Amino acid sequence: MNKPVSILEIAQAAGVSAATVSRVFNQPDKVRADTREMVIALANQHDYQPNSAASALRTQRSKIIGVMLPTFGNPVFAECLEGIASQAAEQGFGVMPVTSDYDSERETKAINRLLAKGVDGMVLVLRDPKKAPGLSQLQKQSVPFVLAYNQHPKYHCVGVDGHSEVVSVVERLRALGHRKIAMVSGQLSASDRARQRYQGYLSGMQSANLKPLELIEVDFIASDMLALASLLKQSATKRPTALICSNDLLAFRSLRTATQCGLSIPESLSVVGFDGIKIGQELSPMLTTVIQPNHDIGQWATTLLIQRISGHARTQKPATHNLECGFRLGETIGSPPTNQSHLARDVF
Amino acid sequence: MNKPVSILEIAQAAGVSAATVSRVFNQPDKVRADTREMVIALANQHDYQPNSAASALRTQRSKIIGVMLPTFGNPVFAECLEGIASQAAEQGFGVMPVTSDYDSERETKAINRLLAKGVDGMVLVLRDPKKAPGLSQLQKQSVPFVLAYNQHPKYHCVGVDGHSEVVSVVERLRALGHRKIAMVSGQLSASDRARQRYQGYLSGMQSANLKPLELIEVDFIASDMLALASLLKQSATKRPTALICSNDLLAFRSLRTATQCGLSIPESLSVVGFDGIKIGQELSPMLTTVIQPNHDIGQWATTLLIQRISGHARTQKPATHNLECGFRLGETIGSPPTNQSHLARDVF
DNA sequence: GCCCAAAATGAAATCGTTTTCATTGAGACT
DNA sequence: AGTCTCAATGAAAACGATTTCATTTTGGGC
Repeated sequence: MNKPVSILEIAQAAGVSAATVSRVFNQPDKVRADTREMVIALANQHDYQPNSAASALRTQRSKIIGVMLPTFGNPVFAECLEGIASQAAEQGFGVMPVTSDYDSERETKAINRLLAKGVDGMVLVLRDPKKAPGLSQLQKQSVPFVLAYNQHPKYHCVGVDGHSEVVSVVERLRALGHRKIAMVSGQLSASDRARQRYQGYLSGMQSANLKPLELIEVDFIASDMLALASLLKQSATKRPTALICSNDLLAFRSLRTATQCGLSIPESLSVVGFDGIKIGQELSPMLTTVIQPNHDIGQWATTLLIQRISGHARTQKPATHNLECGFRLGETIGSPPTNQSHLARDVF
Repeated sequence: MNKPVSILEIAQAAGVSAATVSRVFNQPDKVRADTREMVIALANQHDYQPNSAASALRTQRSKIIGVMLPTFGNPVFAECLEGIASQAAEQGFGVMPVTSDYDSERETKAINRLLAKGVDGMVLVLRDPKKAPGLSQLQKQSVPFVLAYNQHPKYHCVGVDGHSEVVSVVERLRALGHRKIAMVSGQLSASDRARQRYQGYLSGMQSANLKPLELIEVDFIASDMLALASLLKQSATKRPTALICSNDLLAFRSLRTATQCGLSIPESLSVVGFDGIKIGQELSPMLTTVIQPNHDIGQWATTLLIQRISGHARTQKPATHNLECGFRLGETIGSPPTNQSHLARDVF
């Protein structure tokens, strides 16, 4: 109904040219103070909003950044998106998120959708940066991007050092007396993060002079925790006394599985997560976990990306920024059962 | 570096005019089959992507829909966003989400940000549609919008009938023998949904011939569950035997509070949530809750919105679409403690 | 009061599509 | 064969901002 007012009408109302009005908004110091104020007043009065499409067309900048995440359903990424969106808004950018559902093919499609929308750059959480066909497209079109949570020497990355975090989790558990520590993970092939954490488990166990147990790998989508259940149903002598879960969602499932197997937490089994999603601290028992700075990761990635978009750092070399993690000492870990601890020592 | 190819280059390569190339993509039946295929082949070969800004400028359609949610952190909205985004993508739209953090002022700002980006329409989750100053702006500019989760006779809404859902929760609890059923809610003033659910509680109690207990209203942001804690610490005779929580997050907190007060779930206290967020079924005890079709709400709202944007239903009268809820019979409800149930009956 | 550099402003081209309107061409009908 | 209609195409005008380049104004120094 109501047509939005254009820069021309403001210009006419103010008795200046469109160029001047444009400058008022884009290079305010290039216009005399009094005219500037007049124009601004008029613009407000008429609710003038520069037409974003026109501006994007002329400047070749949409002021939109694309975001690709595995899913919004995992609070880790939701928190990260929050960080991205707030930082972007801060700098006048909008955000356009898409999800890939941990699927390689959909990743490529999603990236192309973003490209088609003309985003100025992207923050990406990839399944695996080593085999992401979509990236070549980005490089060809020289669209800047920053990876979040992923690690790759050739790209700009923001994340955490999952390896060393898991190492210290192992240390903590060791200090409590645990020796039979197992790791529960989603499919290693599905994520470089999972692999990094698993590597951390392995080195951690080695440094602690403990024998790593076989990885308990569960299909992340289906909720078959059968492997874990059968393991936990073994005699107290044989089953692990602590589980390190590759992420918090998995930790919740593991807790439930353990409870269903009749184990009490943390008396019979200690469980540690990884991610630090907020809901974990609202539960009983409160989940013990490594806290990733999800919000900050998003924020940093965005800041970096916008720098690159703005050309401030066009020549900047790829670098990996690992942010500090926290640790939430919840209620899901404790000393291992004493009898078992004895036996375990003998066995080892 | 690499400049993207324009429609003109494709036109030249194909030996046709730009108009024809444009038609190939927008009105394919208006161009002869053989030329169409040639153009398509050439376009693919050159990775041609129509410039979205130019297209938006000319057509006055960005093919972007704005979304405003209270937060991404609550899985309810994350799931909803997933529904919105997938449906939008399906129809060639992108999605631009912003968060308001349950704050009225930020709602207005967020809406204006979306407006400035030139979205074609919006899906909004408002604090309270009755006092949302941002809406007038939308109407003035005749930007179509659809409300999700909110209820308002003058606008297009997609949500659930929270009132009747809570009524049936009360019925269920009553059937189990509960008589002292209390409701836990966030600030009523902060959301029309909370009010609707509370009204449902009141009517449900009335129909069940029970005396409603005083509402336990907790500040949603701060985690002070003190009021609830002191209530639950009362003698078994006085405290409620069941809690209906206005949302799942609150239910988790309530469960934790109850546990900390030494109550066992569900033997000493039954707890029901509202939302049906997925994580609730991964926990022990599994949360009993009303399942909202969050994904579908987003999807429907988007479908409706796009219809309106496309003008198919420009004249359509505002209508409220309430989708069906499910119910998850988890492990957090049971019969009330028998002694208490006796006493309660006497008291009443 | 005059000159000159610097600052402020304007005219017009441009970004890449879409769409209107005109034109061409091909087939149908008499 | 001569029209007439309709389908297919092209030329050119938008869409609304930004930006280059030219022009005018300003103000400072003498």
